[in-house]
Amino acid sequence: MRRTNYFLNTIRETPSDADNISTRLMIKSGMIRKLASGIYEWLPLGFRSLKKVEMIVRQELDKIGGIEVWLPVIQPKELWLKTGRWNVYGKELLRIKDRKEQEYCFAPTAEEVITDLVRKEITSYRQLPILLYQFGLKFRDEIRPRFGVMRSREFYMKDAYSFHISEEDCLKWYQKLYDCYSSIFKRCGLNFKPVEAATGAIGGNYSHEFMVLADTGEADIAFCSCGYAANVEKAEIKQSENLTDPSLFEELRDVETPDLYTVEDVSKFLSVPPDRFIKTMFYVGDDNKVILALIRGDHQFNENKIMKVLNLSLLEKLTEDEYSKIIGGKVGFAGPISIKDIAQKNGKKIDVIIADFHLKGVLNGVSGANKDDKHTININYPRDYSVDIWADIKTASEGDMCPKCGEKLRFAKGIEVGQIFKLGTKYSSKLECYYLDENQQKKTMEMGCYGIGISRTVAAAIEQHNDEKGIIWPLAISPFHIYMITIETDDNEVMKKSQYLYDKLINLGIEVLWDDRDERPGVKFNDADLVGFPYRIVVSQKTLLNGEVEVKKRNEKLPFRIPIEKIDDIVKEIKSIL
RNA sequence: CGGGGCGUGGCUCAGCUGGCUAGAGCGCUCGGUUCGGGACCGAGAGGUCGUCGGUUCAAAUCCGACCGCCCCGACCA
Repeated sequence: MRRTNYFLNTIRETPSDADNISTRLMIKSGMIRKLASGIYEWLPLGFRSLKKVEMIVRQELDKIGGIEVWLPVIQPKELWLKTGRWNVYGKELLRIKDRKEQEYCFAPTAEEVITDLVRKEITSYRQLPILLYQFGLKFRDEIRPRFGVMRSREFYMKDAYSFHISEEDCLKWYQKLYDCYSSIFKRCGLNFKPVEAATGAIGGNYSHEFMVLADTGEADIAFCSCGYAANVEKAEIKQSENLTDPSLFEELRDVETPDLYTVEDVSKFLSVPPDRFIKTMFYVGDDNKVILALIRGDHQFNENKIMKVLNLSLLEKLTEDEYSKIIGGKVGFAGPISIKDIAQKNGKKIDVIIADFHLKGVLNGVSGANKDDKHTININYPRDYSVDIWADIKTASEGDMCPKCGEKLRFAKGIEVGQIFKLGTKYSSKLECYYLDENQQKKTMEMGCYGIGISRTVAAAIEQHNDEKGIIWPLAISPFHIYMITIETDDNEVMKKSQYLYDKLINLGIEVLWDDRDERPGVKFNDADLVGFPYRIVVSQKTLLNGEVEVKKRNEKLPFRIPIEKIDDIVKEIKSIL
């Protein structure tokens, strides 16, 4: 493509609202423009990259037997009511009405539609397993969109769903998808890591996220040299705390802490470090069970872990109102001592007290006194309070030990570009997605679902591959392979040679953007660096003196020259990488 | 949803204690000189100053409402 005939505007000034590297570069290099909050236009350069990622994903899925379909983005309320998600999904689900006042939603995902389709079309074990996938727009009305197309409201996604006669078969395919995803991101030229992911409300142990490693990522990953890697939302911790020595226990005492209830404030006020605090949190789980969770003051609750330990599908913070009623006082002063009795006295019930195992190592701890504006000091287990369940319920952080090998966990930031999930029968049972087995028995299908954020993958690649001048594309997903610059566009000979070279490359199947503009060389060089194609070729009077052209790789410092007829070597090199 | 900020040519922004024809840089068009790392000179095109209402002799400027955009927060007592 000749630049003079193409639609590409690079811009010098950075838009004021671009909040991360990839967004800045995508806007400056003319890949995307913002139309509204979390909604972007993809211009030719960006679109080419998007299509390349899409093609890689398609090829790899086809290899393992995936079959492509195309599903509606406007989906009827009815289906979402059946799975219960119309009410559960919240404001993220964009709801719309047609002229007849019928309600629909704009697809944030497609489990409902695909399961309904399979229910109607697939009825025999002979037709299973099947892996269906599609590419499509998704809309999730995020609270606060940010980071350009990495966390936009409208985005382009590949979603795949598999259906099976058994859990074993589903797991077999789960592994296939895992391997497939690894191939995909490898082909895209990304430095990534598959990590164990939290399964949240769906439960089960099988979900992995594929993380592109980048400091600007939103996700925190815990990993270990032994190979263990997990999202911190999920990461387990090796349990190691021993009980403290009772001979060191000091006398229990209440102290005044007027209007101070955060760990930070009380810690300062009493000059006791946060790691000697017992933080309390009330939750409500399934069947309105009241749960009191205890954790060390310097740690963070991990609700996923609590749900898993207690086998819950719901877990919410108790309302402040209920909290007050239970302890009969102000919010912020609850503590573990005799808390169940206090609740009972107030006509309430605490069903279970769950505590993080690190609390066993807290000597002479501090917590709320269950009295307004008072904290209790020198709290010790088991002398002063009881616990129903000890478990690992803290979010993994610096200093924690790997659950597999006991070494210290390390941490990194990542951008989640894909996730795979064993769903079980969550959707198939609610939507009555059954099949007949060889004994004429009606059975519920086992399902898996697998997503890749295509638009996010493009941004993640840039986030990971750039320098102060611009993007450094991995060849496989670069919009073009070569940025060709002609210096003296008013020199007929130079233009003729350039045209010759351009035609030759195009005929060999190489994608070339030819900068044939009447611009100063510096402008063209800077654009070449900014758009970041892997190869830059310069044709000029100087290079042609020896019948040569200049070649520079974007990821190398120095250019070199080759005879114009030797361009086939570059072509070969490109093809060998692709 | 709470707090803060912003809305002025395509982009980045100045002007805003009311006052003359609304500015700069970048980009764009035309002419000329330049030409291997974002040149220079000259001439242009392009704005109902987010929208609606109010105050005033006079509003981009003050007031109000609304709309839009951005940032922080909205689990961890």
